[in-house]
Amino acid sequence: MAGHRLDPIDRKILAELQADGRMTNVELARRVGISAPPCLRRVRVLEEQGYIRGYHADVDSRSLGFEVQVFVMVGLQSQAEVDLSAFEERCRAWPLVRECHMLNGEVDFILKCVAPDLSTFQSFLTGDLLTAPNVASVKTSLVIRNAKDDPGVPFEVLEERLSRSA
Amino acid sequence: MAGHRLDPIDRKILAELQADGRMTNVELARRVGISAPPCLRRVRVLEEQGYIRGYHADVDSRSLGFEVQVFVMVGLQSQAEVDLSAFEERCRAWPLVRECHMLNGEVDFILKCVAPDLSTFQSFLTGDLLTAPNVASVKTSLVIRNAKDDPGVPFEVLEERLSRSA
DNA sequence: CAGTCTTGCGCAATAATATTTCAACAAAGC
DNA sequence: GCTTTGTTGAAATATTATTGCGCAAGACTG
Repeated sequence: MAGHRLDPIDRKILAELQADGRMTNVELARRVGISAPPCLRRVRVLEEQGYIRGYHADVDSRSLGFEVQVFVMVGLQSQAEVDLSAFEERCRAWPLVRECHMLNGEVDFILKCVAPDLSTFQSFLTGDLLTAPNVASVKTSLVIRNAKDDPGVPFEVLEERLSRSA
Repeated sequence: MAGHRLDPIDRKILAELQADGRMTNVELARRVGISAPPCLRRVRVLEEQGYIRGYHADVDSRSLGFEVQVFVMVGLQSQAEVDLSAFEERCRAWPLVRECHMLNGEVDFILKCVAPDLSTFQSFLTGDLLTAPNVASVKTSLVIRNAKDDPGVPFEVLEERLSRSA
């Protein structure tokens, strides 16, 4: 596996699949300028080496009845690694919590949550999150609207950066 | 178009494609228990009606050299709609900003940003964000690690809720 | 500098999948 | 009871995915 440095074709493949993950391999090959078989081989390698973690349909949460989206800032009492991990494990088990990121600074974690309505979120908040062990402070912010929600990384920035260092 | 209420098969399709957006239609049909043609038709309808916004490869940002992930809390001086929109438009133009959500409470916006390294982010912060018009306060939080990063919505919650209301 | 060795390409062939067509069927309304 | 409406699945066809293989370009060796 020579796959430790991506060439421009690999990066183009990643950019295209990030933009449209269901593109056929034939179309992808056409766009990146090689024939289908080597294109598919490259995709497989990118998947195996972890550049591509998976593929997901981007479902519209509001259409599905998830009207509420909330960011939650959580502070813990103990920041010992065991306690941090315990809290993370708890977050993984809560389906309403979609993302959980550990932060620097005064707040220990930020969670992105979804819920069908406010009362569902409230009962999660008071029944699960606030009563979880080691939770010291919780501050919630309702999302009013989403101005931007782009997936992944900006390949434009990557290309620009590479062309400067070349 | 009867497509204003999803039946259990539609929901299963959405759940499966959220989990694996590149699944073949044959496999998808097998999993949801119908044959391929009606399955494909349902997927097309779900796409046209906006239940499925698109498909994206989940690329590993760290492998691609984006080492830094930051949440940024932004407060504006004026919350007039024109000024809110102007700020949102600015965010859409910044490639390092991947998400921009308007919040209730004291903070007006939360941004999720990525960057190749800290200095790139710093120069975006001081050169673009802090100097943008109408920006009153900015607070940044570096992401130490990601404990959970699930896409979309928890279909388990949806199904549970529907079975209760049935 | 030949001679390999490696790496990756693309053509061609085959397997699998997507997509269209169409006839049959079930539920809702008159 | 009989259209109407909507959806299904089998069959046929068009596309696509995948494999196998020969070939060419650059890199390492003797």
